[in-house]
Amino acid sequence: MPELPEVETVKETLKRKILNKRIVGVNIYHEKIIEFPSVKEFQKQIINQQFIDIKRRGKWLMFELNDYYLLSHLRMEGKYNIKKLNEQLDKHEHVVFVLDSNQELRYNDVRKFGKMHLITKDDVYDQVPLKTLGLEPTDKSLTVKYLKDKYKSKSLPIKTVLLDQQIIVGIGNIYANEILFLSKINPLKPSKKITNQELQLIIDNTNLVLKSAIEAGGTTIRSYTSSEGIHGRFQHKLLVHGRVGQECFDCKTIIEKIKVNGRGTYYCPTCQK
DNA sequence: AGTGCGACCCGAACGC
DNA sequence: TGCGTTCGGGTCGCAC
Repeated sequence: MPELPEVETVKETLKRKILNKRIVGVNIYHEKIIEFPSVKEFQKQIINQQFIDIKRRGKWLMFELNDYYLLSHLRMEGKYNIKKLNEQLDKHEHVVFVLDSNQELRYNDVRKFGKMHLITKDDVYDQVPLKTLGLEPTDKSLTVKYLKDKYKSKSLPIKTVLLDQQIIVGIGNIYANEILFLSKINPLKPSKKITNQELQLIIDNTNLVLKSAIEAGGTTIRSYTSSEGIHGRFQHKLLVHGRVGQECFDCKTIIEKIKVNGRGTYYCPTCQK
């Protein structure tokens, strides 16, 4: 389940494989993946574009082409594979970019939730979907003051607000649980009541968790297994997510699971009062 | 404006 | 064994 750390890994992996290659064709088998522009325009505009670089903003992959950015959001299960030209199409391959190297870059997504946008380079940051995004966790502007200002009017649970990509990008459900556990904050605590000290903990632990996940994440993107949808070695480092009924590593209290905004939320009732 | 929640999607896990 | 139901994940859009 790609969150920011896995998007980062995909970016680095693909860079080594597709830079400087040219798109000579594109086949779209599930049109809803293409959000902007129309499928027809998308196909027309992307032909003959080369991959110049790959960047990331939040959970969005940014394929830099000659004239456009191809933005790609993997949502829960999107993946990219490089295959030989005309190799048998997998059931879940929905968009295929034919390259000038007799290879194909294929977007595979079991849930069909992923989205792509093709935006001219000049205004990529001024258009949806990037224009509404909040700060990267590593941004120096991510301060207690910034968060205080964003949170002060919100009575929503802190867990819910941590997932709001307009404030901080890159935090998904799993990491929100981990960040709050490390910060010893109850997931249901209203955002406006989070103290300055707690805000600093959230900032520090967001960076800690995401950095650690990036370091652990890389290699096992493909070994998709558990029902929790967790891949990568980071799953073995989870302190609270998915541990309902097991002892808290800190105080031995049994970890509880509740729903917050409809999402599975794990916490230690003793450590996170 | 802030909030709540269904829709999107489908494979795995669960209940019977 | 088989069948139906529930769950999960990120984001959007609609209703209040």
